[in-house]
Amino acid sequence: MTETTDLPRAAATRARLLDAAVSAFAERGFHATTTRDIAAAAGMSPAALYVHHQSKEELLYLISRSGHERTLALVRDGLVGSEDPVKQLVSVVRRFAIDHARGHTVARVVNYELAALSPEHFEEIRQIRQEIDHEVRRLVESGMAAGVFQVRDAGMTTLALLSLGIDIARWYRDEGTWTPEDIGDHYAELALRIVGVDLSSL
Amino acid sequence: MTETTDLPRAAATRARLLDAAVSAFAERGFHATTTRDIAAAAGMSPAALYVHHQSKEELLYLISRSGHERTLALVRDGLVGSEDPVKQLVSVVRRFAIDHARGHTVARVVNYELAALSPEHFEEIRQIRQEIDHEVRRLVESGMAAGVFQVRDAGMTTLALLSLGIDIARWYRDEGTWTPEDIGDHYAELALRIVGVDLSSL
DNA sequence: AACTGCTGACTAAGCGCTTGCTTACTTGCT
DNA sequence: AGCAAGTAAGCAAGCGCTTAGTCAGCAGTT
Repeated sequence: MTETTDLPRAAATRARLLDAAVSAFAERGFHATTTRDIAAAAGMSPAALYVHHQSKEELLYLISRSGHERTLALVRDGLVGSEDPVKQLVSVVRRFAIDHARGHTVARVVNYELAALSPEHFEEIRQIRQEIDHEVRRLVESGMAAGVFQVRDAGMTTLALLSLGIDIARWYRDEGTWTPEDIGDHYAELALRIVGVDLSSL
Repeated sequence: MTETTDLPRAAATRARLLDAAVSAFAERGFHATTTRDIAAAAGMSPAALYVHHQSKEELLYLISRSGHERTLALVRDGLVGSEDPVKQLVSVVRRFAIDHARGHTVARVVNYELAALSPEHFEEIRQIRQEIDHEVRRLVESGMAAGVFQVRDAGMTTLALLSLGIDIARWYRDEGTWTPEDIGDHYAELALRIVGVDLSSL
């Protein structure tokens, strides 16, 4: 029995198909991408896609799930390094921005193709998004409670912080002058301004 | 000859088709929308669409063009009320945010379906977007020159301001608790923080 | 070392359906 | 009577996905 161990060859092919799907979905969108496009980009016949995946939508779901789980983990990683809300905010926003710039292809699929998921898959993804929102909201509220963030509305501020980060996936181009790290640093400063931290005190 | 005067009936039908297209494109995306969807939503047969428009893509182009022109005009209107960069920024961001919230359906099509335009149409739209960017950039630079905006990078700040406004189209829901005006006020304040205006001085 | 039977990876061909759009025609207002 | 507005029917192309099969590699027998 070789069921349990993922055979290297099959795993590699699955990964190639997923990579091809990410590129195609990011560039043209889910509905404008054909299964023939994906298979051709992976160097295979259209039928091969169905050897490794149940449907075109399953590809989107797998991409979307791993992308969202990655972002959630990245946000949580940014929180554990310190107890100081200011440092946490800088760390979270910086990571979030860098990841959305460097991985803008995946991030585009993750954030702009949600409507193409099946209702069941969408619901699962929606919950991960909610957890991400929740982590950032808690951070904002802890900074407010500690008196270091001067914020009028925690919900609106949380939304604005996430919104800025997500929208990087829309506008970022590899040919641009800013590196993902430049953007991360800049956005961390913007975040501090947004939450009303006095920058001269740093 | 009745060529010059747009006959009321035809004009009304054209508008109904455009409205139906906006709703459908915003909800499902351009490629997931069929001409039958649009025609049915406008209460007509599929063929009627082609009495009034050349193609499905033409509908997207007309929506995109008028939407972009509207946004450009709105930004320019926000600039003429005052010579003070602070007041101009508040006015521009407030209008921009309110319009993207209230008109989130159009704004979604305008900002997220650009890839579905023909190359020629895309180029035309891209130029309008560039003009919008340019107006905001000039505003940021004028505030820097006047010494009232404390900004490290004019380009990044311009991008962040526009980014926040555009992303409203993605997350705004009619069922939410905030009105477009609430969002406009909040975003105007966020904009002032982003450009480093001391809020206690207002 | 040769043979046999089996399995997982992959494909050629194509099915049933939907798509954007057209054609030939009818309707109803002026 | 004439013409713009609108439709029923359908065409060619392309879609997601399936079917039936090929083929390389490998374990077990001889």
